[in-house]
Amino acid sequence: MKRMARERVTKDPEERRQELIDAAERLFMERGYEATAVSDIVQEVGVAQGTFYYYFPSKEEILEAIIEKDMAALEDDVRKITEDPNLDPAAKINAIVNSIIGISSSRKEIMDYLHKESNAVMHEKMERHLIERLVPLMAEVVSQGVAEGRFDVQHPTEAVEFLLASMVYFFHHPEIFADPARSKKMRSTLETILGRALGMKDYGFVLVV
Amino acid sequence: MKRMARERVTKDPEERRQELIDAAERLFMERGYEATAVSDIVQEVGVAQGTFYYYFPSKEEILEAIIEKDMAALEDDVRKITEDPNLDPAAKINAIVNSIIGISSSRKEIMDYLHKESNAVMHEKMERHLIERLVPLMAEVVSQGVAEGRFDVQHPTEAVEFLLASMVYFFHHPEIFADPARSKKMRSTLETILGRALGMKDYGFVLVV
Amino acid sequence: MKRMARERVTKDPEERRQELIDAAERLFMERGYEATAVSDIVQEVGVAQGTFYYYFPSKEEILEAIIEKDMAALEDDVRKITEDPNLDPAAKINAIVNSIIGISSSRKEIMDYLHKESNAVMHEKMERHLIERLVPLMAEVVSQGVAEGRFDVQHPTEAVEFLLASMVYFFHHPEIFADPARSKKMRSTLETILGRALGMKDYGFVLVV
Amino acid sequence: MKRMARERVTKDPEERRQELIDAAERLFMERGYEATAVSDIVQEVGVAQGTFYYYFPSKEEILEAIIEKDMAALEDDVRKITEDPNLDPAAKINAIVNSIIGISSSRKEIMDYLHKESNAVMHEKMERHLIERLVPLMAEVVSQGVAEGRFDVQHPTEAVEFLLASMVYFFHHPEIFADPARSKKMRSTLETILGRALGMKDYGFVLVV
DNA sequence: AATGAATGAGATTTCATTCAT
DNA sequence: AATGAATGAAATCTCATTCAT
Repeated sequence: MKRMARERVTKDPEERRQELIDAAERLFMERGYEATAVSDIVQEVGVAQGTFYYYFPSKEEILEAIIEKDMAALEDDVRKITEDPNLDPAAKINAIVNSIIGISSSRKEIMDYLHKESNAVMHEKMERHLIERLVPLMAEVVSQGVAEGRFDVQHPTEAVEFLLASMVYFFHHPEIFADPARSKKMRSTLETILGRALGMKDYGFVLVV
Repeated sequence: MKRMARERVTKDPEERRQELIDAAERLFMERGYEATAVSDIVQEVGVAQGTFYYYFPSKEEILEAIIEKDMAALEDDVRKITEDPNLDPAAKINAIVNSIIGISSSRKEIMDYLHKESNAVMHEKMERHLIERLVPLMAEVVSQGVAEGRFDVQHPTEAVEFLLASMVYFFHHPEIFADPARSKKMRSTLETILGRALGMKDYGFVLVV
Repeated sequence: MKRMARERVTKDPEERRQELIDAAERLFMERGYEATAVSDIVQEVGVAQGTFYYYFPSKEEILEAIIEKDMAALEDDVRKITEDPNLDPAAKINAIVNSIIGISSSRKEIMDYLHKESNAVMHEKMERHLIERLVPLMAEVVSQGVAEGRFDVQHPTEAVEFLLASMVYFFHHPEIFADPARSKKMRSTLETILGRALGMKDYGFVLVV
Repeated sequence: MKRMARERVTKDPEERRQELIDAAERLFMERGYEATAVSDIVQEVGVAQGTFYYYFPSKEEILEAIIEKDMAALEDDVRKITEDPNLDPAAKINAIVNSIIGISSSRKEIMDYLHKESNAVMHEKMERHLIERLVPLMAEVVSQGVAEGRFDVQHPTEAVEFLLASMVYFFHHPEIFADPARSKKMRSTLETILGRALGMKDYGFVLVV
């Protein structure tokens, strides 16, 4: 009956949408997907509950949007690398792996400051998307490498899938980056395994963790 | 203040506890952890709601119990293998990997009949426990292999961690086993990667998927 | 995930809040705090369970709100009396005591129609709040009376505290007012004790029970 | 089916009963009546859940038993005082008040070490019983005092009721005794009020707080 | 006299979602 | 484009009490 809207701020829809996505991403990472309520998100942005549903049909949908955004950015980076004519297949794989690890380690700061207890739902979704989108791209690079005699791999798609699975492990365990000694061993091990798995004689991968 | 009981069946506590764990495990796999209510579990077993809480202080605690049980069984298998004097390190690793894959594929049947959308929370918990418990055991075997000149690995613990991470992938994706062609390629790829990652000249791993 | 609403009535939040407080207060008095379920309250008001929690974070919080409301009203009455320039200290104390007794006796009707067994939790909370808020006000009046030579009291705060403690007794025992003979004796006794306790030569208190 | 009783210890019923009462009293005071579960009590004593119900028909009943025990002891003390031929009425009242305050202050130690948040239900019950049992005894003493010209009171029963109500206040607020300064003022105030309320010319009460 | 597994009603609370304005 | 009060299903958990042994 009384309907006093508290100073209604209208914004460019795309901007509002981004605000919501950004707030949600931050909260999901800090507290986890399940532990974050829609009401937390709107409060953060300073809009009404209904506004959320004006932009997203459901809470799950904004998670998809977040992941879509992140994965699109990653895929973009990766695609640029695969299409770079100045890089040979090995250098491409090297660069791609560095990109992926980069995301993971950047996650660390925000991730472990609260609830390291994790975020199973978000992780799972990210993993799925990441693998779905990157496997074809990387498999193509590996195939090139095989054709050029640089790699020795029978099933590029499956090989890449395994390697990515290992890498996803970093996503789940950003705490690894907190311990420099451990971090260093992991990097060196990954460099070796990568080279060996791709069947290179001289595995000169250089990772930047 | 209470009404009247409806044919009260008393059992050996250990048996009751098992019934509850078994029912919960089945339901968690079919519908997922979140989607399963405690009321579903007790209905399945045919006891009162309170009985559940007589045995477990919370829903999360029964999940821990399930995982504990499964992981203890797996660790047991693995330990038997590691202690088998008739097996050389390579054979041990081979057998262990087969054990792990075995669990995963057995999971398939029950897992994908509903909600392939899965069970992030349970997976995450399993992965963590599995890696925590198996890494030391396997690292020991790898170290032996290195000492015997069979393997060539700098950081056994980290190498094993990566390999297990790949394997965990099977846990998360039991649907892989549904497609025989894919299944075969995966197996063959894993055999190769495993051998190469451990630095064997002759990687003669034989996996049974 | 939700079903469908059944004629949604929107009201001014302040009004809704009051409806809830009023219903809760009535029920708490009739059945007691513990014996009243949140579901009883919302049913009474005709809103959904969730609506309650939209206004109050917990059942305990609405009890606080009720007491806060009642005590604020009482304090208000008392403050008006203490600030009345036409009354001398004795008249002020007299009026205040009448106010307090007034609340108690009004409580009788609603209180004893069910469960005279009472409402310990609510009583305790009320007592605490009542004493906390009224002691300073009344002590001030007593101090004035002492200064004016009207009262003879060494420790006004403590004296007032004891007198209020006696009065609180009425809160706990509204059944006293049911028996006129008893009621009369109590009144007359209180009038005497009050005058004597404050050290008045001529204790002319007149209470209206 | 399996029924392994864990070393069944049989005791004299009266002793068992006392153990239960003592454990319950301690727990009720430490945590409050509501916050103490029957399972806490039996655990404390080291008997089975069912044993509790062998001795007491309900949780409320053991509370009654506790209060009964405490009040009987108090009544006993008080009765001894009232029947003491060496004491005059004023000395009797003085001694009785000291008894009551003694219980309250002894309560302090156990009471405020945890949850000062109090114990409304228990307090209420105690208050009721205490007043019911002591009013007649004390009213008799006051009447004697009046007959002997020592006191000047119109309605002994009601006067005593008021005084007891004040005293009960100590039961509810054992924290008073924690602050010596406050404690002293309260005592002195009570001594004065007591004398005045009973209409003594020379109110020489001496309380021991 | 004692056990302890089993009961089950019921209470509080959460929160994604809706919808009238 | 935005609001925010209202929804209500459902979930977890508590605990006094019972009863077969």
